Amino acid sequence: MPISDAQQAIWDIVKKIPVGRVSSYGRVAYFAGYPQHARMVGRALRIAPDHLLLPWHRVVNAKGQISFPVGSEQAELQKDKLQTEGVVFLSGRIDLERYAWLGPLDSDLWRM
DNA sequence: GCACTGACTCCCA
DNA sequence: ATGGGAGCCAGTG
Repeated sequence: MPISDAQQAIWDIVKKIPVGRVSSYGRVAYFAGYPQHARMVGRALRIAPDHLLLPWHRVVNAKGQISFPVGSEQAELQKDKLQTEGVVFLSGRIDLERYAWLGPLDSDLWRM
């Protein structure tokens, strides 16, 4: 399996994350068919061409935190985008119990 | 080819 | 809650 296929698979999964929901690098890797390859997701997103219009901001780490240095321009941008979609941050973290996307088969129902 | 670096995770002290 | 260390592997120099 060429690496380009893995990147494509990852991008496809990310595109499926619904507005207002989030997923983690590890979960995206898992759904894309590459379990144990969270770092690969980070790389794939970093090199993703802009024209794909990926909702990259909906991917956070397993702790529900943004993986950019706090205060960095990128971290602020991601946080803004998420808050605009209604995602709430509590002391720098997202409540994954409430906002985590459960995968391609998730019914997209809002849990509360 | 070797060493180092991450948009990571898990596990354990 | 928090920090350190190991496993991970494609890029980069």
